[in-house]
Amino acid sequence: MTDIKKRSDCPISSSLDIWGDKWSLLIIRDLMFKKECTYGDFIKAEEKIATNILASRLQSLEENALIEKLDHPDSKAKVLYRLTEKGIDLLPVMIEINIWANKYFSLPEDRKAMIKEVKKDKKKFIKSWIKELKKV
Amino acid sequence: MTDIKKRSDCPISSSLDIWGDKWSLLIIRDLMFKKECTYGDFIKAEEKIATNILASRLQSLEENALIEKLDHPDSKAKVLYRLTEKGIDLLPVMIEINIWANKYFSLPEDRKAMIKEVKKDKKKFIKSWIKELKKV
DNA sequence: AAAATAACTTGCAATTTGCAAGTAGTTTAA
DNA sequence: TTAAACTACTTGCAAATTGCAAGTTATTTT
Repeated sequence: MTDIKKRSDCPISSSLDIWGDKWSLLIIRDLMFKKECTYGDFIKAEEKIATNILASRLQSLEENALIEKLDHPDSKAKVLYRLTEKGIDLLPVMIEINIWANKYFSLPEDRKAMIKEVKKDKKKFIKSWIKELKKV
Repeated sequence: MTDIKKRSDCPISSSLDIWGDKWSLLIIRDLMFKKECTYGDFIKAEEKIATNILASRLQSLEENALIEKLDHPDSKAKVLYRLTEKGIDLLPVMIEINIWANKYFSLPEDRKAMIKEVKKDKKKFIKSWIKELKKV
């Protein structure tokens, strides 16, 4: 199902082999911003991922230990997805992409505001966000 | 030829729409490390990109102004590719990916050494590297 | 107990990737 | 000075991936 073909030992290449497809980083983004998502939450996202692609990406991200499944406290029919530490550690990457995009695209206001915050004290921002994501 | 379909206004999504495929970031990596590359240099890279894919990615990266073509000083048969400022600005993203990968993969020694350097003073490292890349 | 939700699966078409074999202009070696 | 080699591509086709629409199964709600 999922391919663990490493193209080389280069860290960029190895990383892309895991989350360098068209959708994985958007799934991770959702989890960074919302902390926990159900399958339906991902489906609702603006980019309109197809259900089969979502299922396959969730599986591969789980296999690669970037995300984990949790029982939903309210319902057996629902599943909660969450970032693992390995996934949370992608926050600095995510932030740098935001900063880059902020320079070359026009962003939604809430993101602009976030980047402004980041720029005040990047380390502090990351630290407190990670803390938030790790809260049970 | 190249698709400029923006899936949404999200900065992560917009960024991925430009360089979020399997190969673009590896091309950018080569240019970050070697400053200038010919078509043949890219072909020589460890990951073995197919010639047609390389041509199409180079074209789309150029269309999106991340890279530019230059005449080769020694030969009319050769072409030099180089990062634009927009491309160079991806250095922080590249570095954070390296740092992430350093935690979760085993890297080649030269990259490990680089990351060690980065960690001493990230801002300084980035600044001096950018300066190097911008040198004519 | 029937209808609606939630999380997927399945089948197939469209797009993208990958391979192998060109091609056209340029440079090198005999 | 000309043929072989090099450089940067292009082309054609097969294989893999993505995307769409329509299921399916297990809850949960009405």
